[in-house]
Amino acid sequence: MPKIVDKEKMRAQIQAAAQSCFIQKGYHATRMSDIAKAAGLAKGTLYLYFDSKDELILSLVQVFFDRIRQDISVLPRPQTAEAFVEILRQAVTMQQREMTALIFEVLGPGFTDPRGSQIIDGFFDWLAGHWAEQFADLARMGQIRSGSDPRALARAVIAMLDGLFLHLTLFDPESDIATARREAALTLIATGLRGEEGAATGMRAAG
Amino acid sequence: MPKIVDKEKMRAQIQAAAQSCFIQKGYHATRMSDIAKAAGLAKGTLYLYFDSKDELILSLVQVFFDRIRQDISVLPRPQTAEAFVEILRQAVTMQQREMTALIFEVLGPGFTDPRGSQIIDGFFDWLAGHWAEQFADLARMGQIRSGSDPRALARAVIAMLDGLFLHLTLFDPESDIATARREAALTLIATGLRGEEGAATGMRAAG
DNA sequence: TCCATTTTTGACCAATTGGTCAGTTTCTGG
DNA sequence: CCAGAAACTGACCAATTGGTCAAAAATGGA
Repeated sequence: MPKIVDKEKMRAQIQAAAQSCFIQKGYHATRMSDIAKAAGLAKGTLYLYFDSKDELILSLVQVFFDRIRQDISVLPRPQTAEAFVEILRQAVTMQQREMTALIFEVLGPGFTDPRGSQIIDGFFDWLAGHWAEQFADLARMGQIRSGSDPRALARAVIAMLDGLFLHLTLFDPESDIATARREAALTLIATGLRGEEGAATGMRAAG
Repeated sequence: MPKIVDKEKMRAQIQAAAQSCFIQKGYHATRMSDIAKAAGLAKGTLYLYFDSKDELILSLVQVFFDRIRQDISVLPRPQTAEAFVEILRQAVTMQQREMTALIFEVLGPGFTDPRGSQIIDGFFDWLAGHWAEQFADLARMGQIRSGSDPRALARAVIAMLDGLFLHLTLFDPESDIATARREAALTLIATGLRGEEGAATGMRAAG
């Protein structure tokens, strides 16, 4: 007898509206009324689907990382160094760039809910493990040098890639400069992965 | 006859208090009254030295990047690839880590004052030029490969280093893991810089 | 000591906003 | 077509906060 709505669909609809607003104006500058208007709902309705503004952004962050994880995990296991670099290229070219800046805005020192950092930590932990395995495989196959601990190497590559992604996001996203930078970075990483061991750092002069 | 105060000194004092508050609680969560209390002043007094909260944070961002620029520009010109990597190590180990997250929080989509991005763009432009020169020199001296455009290479290294810095900042700042990651990344970069040309990307297989 | 001038103060204000809830609308099944 | 339950609404509220300004305090010189 009662009215029935698809709760999940409504949540998704609100999330879409919220994401659009947040990306456009930033988290703090976005008002719940903005989101309501964008979603074609009254403000009160939002609270039937999300307990608070924090819950809303948190759910967006979750969805964001879940999707990236999904995208990455379906890629085929690389059998060569080149194939892995191609994965890196895809990762850094991935869509949803606008979310990145937003996430930084939200999860700064002012955001006290620990679930925020949990999501991010969890994602990077997973990715480090995922790629560490692949590094180990590639090293075993002689595709890359095998000097470093795969996990440390994975974390290093992730961090650098994240920076690359960030800079591509924040500065001139689609320009030639961006492309040149991206390829220069990938070349650097690829060469570094393949290069002979112990080649770097002050160690070399010492040893 | 009148009372006289050292305006610059007061500004610096307020900036110090503000920075401490912002770092601790985040920009948005910090109240002007918090800053006043931390500085040992009344709220109204703050407005005698800074026009607004935005001006205050903006001045902090400016000081932050000015200082980094200063720190980097006084380093001696590297004559070897190893020396350059050592510079990178210093750059990424630099203090004031806490400011980084703050800057991301502040200069997100919600911050409309263009001076914010100007400061950052300006800094990275300067750094790219600075290092591009050094790359060109090192390439001329045969210390690093000379295939890439020095400026693109510089921007790539900067982006990757920024990511590294960021990850070191946000996750386990002082742990062994962080050290391992940092050294893995530096080794990778060093090897990549020195490595033979055209070694990477799908090109290799094709060429 | 006293004045002129600068500096400081903090109560106050206007504007804002996340969140609530009593009342209204919409839908379903009979 | 109706009743009842679910869903929706938006005026309202309590709390907050950046910023102001008239009054008070502090200072240095005469």
